[in-house]
Amino acid sequence: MKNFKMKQKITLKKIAKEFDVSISTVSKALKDSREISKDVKEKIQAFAKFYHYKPNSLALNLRNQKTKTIGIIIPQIVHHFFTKVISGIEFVANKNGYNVMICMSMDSYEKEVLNLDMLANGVVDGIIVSVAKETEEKKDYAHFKGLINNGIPLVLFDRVIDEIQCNKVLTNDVDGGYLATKHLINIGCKRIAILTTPNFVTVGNQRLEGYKNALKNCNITFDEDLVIIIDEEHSIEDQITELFSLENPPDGVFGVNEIYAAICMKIANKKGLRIPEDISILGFTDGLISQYTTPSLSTVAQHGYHIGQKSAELLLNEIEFQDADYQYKTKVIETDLILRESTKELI
Amino acid sequence: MKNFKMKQKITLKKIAKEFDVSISTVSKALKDSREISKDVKEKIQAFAKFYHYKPNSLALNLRNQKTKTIGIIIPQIVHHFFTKVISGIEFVANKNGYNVMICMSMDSYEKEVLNLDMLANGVVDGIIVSVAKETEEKKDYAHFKGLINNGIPLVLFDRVIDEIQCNKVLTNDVDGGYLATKHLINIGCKRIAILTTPNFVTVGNQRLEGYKNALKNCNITFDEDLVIIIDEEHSIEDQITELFSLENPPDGVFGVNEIYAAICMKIANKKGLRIPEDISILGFTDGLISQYTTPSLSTVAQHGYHIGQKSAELLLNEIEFQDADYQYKTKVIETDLILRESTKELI
DNA sequence: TTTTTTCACGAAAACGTTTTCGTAAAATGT
DNA sequence: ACATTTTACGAAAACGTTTTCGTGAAAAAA
Repeated sequence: MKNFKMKQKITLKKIAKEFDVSISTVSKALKDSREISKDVKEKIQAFAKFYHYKPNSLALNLRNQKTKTIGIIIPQIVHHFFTKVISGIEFVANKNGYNVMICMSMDSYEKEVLNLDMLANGVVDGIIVSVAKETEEKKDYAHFKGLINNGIPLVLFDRVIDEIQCNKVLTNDVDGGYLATKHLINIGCKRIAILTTPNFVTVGNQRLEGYKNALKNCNITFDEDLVIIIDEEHSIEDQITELFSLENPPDGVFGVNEIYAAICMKIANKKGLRIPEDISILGFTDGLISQYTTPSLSTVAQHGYHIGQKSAELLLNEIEFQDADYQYKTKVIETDLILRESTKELI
Repeated sequence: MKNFKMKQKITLKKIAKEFDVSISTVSKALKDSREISKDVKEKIQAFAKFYHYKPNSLALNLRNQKTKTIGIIIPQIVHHFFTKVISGIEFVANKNGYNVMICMSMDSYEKEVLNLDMLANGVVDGIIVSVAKETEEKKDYAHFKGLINNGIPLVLFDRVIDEIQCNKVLTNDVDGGYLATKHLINIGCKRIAILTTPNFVTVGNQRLEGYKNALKNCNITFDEDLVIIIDEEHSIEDQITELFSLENPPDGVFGVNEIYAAICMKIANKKGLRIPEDISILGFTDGLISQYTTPSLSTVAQHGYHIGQKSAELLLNEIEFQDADYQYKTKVIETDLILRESTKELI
């Protein structure tokens, strides 16, 4: 049963009444102001300590016009990469006395707008976002522009928008795609397929670009048949399976994310192909899956934690430097190749 | 460069000045109060709409003494189960006009206390937490008791504390452990090992209890050698590997989480054992890993999303029913067996 | 015409804090 | 003894909102 005789929150007013002084005196006493005499300070401080007085956050927020909180909007929380980013943000935020409020857009434009409006309305001092797929598709960025016009610090990460002027932190996806493809070439793959996202997803697009660059760089002709654009509305398995019914099937596959690569591996396994002897597979994002598949997946590490840290640093910087000639920065985080068992050894 | 000529936030006061009326009139006009004449209301509403007036959240929070926000404290966000729970909480919260503030305790007692204090200080209307390992180990629950004494609604989920009087949502871990073990027995396993956590982790402990119950129930003698208590400070691989050097090695393994099961599978694979012909492996928590291992992992599904939903429902109920004789509830969420490829077929 | 009711609005308190400014009284200086 | 400074505190504004209560004028009822 609920304890209905709970002790009421202690406030300055109550302490003031207790000692028959004014609220201002209490406030100053607790701040150890030397405007207040020693004995008054001492008894007020002792009393406050005894009753665990803590200034009410809501009142402070209103007074200071800031909340010491930063908002995050991510498409999905059920993604290893995003949880890593959040961890990085949290770490930096906490270190600087900030808290974190997380919202999910569920990749929906509408929810993104709603969340942004809510956060912008005084709830947080600044916002970090990775934009929803639907927003990328619609190309409607008015809500972000409004935010910036209102002077609310914004950092975009991973899925960023070129035309929005703000701080950005992004993965070098082109380079990552290049790195991955180049490695497959180096270990001797001749026909390299790519499993990628629809082209409005910027990160997938850029990894594809890196893939193309690597092919060109090595004088391998680009083959449209080897590019599978996954439509997540339908069975991913079926779409990937088509690769293997090609008359000239691939001997290397680059999946622009962990899931595609993992699914591809399961299919290859089922087809009786040996990995990596018959086919090498490389993923993107060093998530949990990659480590535990058999064979374990080679992948391009994206350093989500670092991206989170950097995003938070940029944001806090902007928040605390309310300077007229503040310069926006774009920080590019490089990727790294993590080689495991799903790719052949480099000879 | 930062736009220093940003439009200032529009407030009631500014609108009042614009039309030379009082703040109260504006407030009422915007609420469409019939105390205000039609034409005054219309022009004020039009003006407010044009300038996108939105009541300042901070002011509302202070006035209403509530924030329409619920706090979550989880040990780690980089866990599929917790992200599922969060998604479930978010869904219910949003549906009811609440927002969500997420904190991580990193399984540290100190961070948990810090986070709790922060959230309790007016920042949120209620709190949902899964307690940190370190807190479970220390058995120091004063911070939770303090919270309840202050009348702040609290819901514990998954890792709950018996002696704390509050709403609780938990997985039927004993039953889950029983289910898993019983299934291994049913498919013919004779020597079933369990990979579990140190005993202060309540959920691991309970899954172990279910394991023991199943053995007893089937008249299989409990063998201490088949219980591996994983110490995560050291190599998990090494500890699991010991199982296979037993003179009488297991033909079935139950891992109390996905990771242990997945690692066990990799080791068994490496030892040349066929899965599930030579050894069946069963995990706990239906995370991402289980689906993508080869063979895919049979597992006990924990329904994190549902746990999240239920937790949020209980919390919102308590928040909005500030009733003297409120009755705390404990909701037990049942588990389900998900059979994939890592366990033999039932004959 | 007088009384009562309705209308349309404003003043002020409340939420809890911080901070600027004002001012009696005490202490110091001349 | 008088002027000045310091001490130690209180009043009030500010943050932005909602809501209760009061009130003068107009409208309706008597």
